[in-house]
Amino acid sequence: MNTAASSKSSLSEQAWSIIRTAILNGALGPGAALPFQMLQNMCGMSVSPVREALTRLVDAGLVEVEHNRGYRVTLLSSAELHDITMFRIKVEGWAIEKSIELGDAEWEVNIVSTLHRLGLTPRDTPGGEGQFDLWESRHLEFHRALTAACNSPLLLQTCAQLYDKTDRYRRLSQTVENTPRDAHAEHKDLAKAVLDRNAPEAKKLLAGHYQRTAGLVAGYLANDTTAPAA
Amino acid sequence: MNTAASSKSSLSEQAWSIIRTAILNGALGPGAALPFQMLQNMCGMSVSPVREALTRLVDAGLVEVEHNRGYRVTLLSSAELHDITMFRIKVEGWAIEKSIELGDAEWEVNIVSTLHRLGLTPRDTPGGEGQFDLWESRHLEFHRALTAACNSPLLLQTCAQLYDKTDRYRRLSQTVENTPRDAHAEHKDLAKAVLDRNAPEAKKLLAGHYQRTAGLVAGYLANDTTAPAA
DNA sequence: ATTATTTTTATTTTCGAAAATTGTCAATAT
DNA sequence: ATATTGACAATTTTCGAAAATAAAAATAAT
Repeated sequence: MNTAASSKSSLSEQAWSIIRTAILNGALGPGAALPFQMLQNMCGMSVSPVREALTRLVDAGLVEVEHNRGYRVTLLSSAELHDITMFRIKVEGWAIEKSIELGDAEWEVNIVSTLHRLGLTPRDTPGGEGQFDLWESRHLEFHRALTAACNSPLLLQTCAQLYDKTDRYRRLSQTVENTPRDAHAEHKDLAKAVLDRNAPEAKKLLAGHYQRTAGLVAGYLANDTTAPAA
Repeated sequence: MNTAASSKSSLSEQAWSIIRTAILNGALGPGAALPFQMLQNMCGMSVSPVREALTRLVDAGLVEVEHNRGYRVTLLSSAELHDITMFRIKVEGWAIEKSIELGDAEWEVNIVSTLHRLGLTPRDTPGGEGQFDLWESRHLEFHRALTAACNSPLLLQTCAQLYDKTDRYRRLSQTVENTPRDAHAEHKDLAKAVLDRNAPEAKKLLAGHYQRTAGLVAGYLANDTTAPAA
């Protein structure tokens, strides 16, 4: 028998989740070194599953490795943010376009309901810690709903990866945002354009939505890279 | 990338290269089981580096894993081929468009030279074994040259991944092709459109180029999945 | 004879330690 | 004082075996 709590996933899966979460919520900041001893303590397991988790995080772009010289959390840069944003506008735009073309009634319903649920979830203020995580997951659900009908595993997978890659930047934007723009209004407009099956308008709104966020954060990111932490 | 095992790389890098090559050239066919004992013999090393290599191949989509039930080579399907082709036309088309916008003289020179070198390399007939690998690497160089000036690491990385994912289908097309179309003429036309800075024409030719190949191979792939081999 | 249950075998996953590599720091030489 | 060398320490990478899990075979039961 196993120690309860965990479902039935492998240790490397757990390690992946633990380390990834720590990177995304900033406990392991950009540039932070990731020595094995520390990660093994953190995950409560041996070196093998930790290594496997790191390998996957490298593929996802959250971690970098230099052979025989260890792993470290990937830096953030305004250059990368711009690159990702540009690509994301295109890819997610394609996915939404195809979804508009192929989506059925159930797809529409799911957009409406995920949007509504997102609207009920404040992005910050109360609860402190886990609040943003909750908003994040509902935000993700909404964006997934928009593209869900595109009928392309590859497009969906790429969107998911890009969403992951922008997570840390999105959290920065929350911290930074001095001009409290009405993000939910943007989401509502976007959903409306999609439900109206107006692809060009939807793509335009999506682009604006992302570029606005990117612009805000880019200013905070100074030139190219953030300073290491921890 | 590296076909042969290079001098000072890690064992897991070698394992990755060995297994990946075996999958691409068909020694490990679609659906083939990948037990560790076999892979360890094949690579001449212990379990750890093999595991790491497999993890990376799973991320690349060449291998699939079922927890506690082993790894196997991903199947080919006409559905996946169509999905990849659609996405590739969009992504690579966009990369070419941006390259046309930003490319300088050196970029042009590189297109001309890689095209010429590709033209000198027969795709099959002589030499047998390694011949197609040589053509493959030059073909890759040519396509890389077209998109090289797009100034987006993410786009280039995605193009590279998609090229990798289509490798096995491309080899099938070589085997299958009963109508010996003039592939090199298509490459020349594409290069001309790019050098003329005619983005719409280039994208049109690219789309036709890929769709033709996909159509040919899709017919051979029957319905959805190929039978396992070896 | 067929289904269920236990035992055996084969494979994957994880561990803990050995081997290999890199980084540190003092001692010596220039 | 600066640079070079060599031992030592810290860390990564790899190994080989133990633990855990799934598949197969054999035995028992209906």
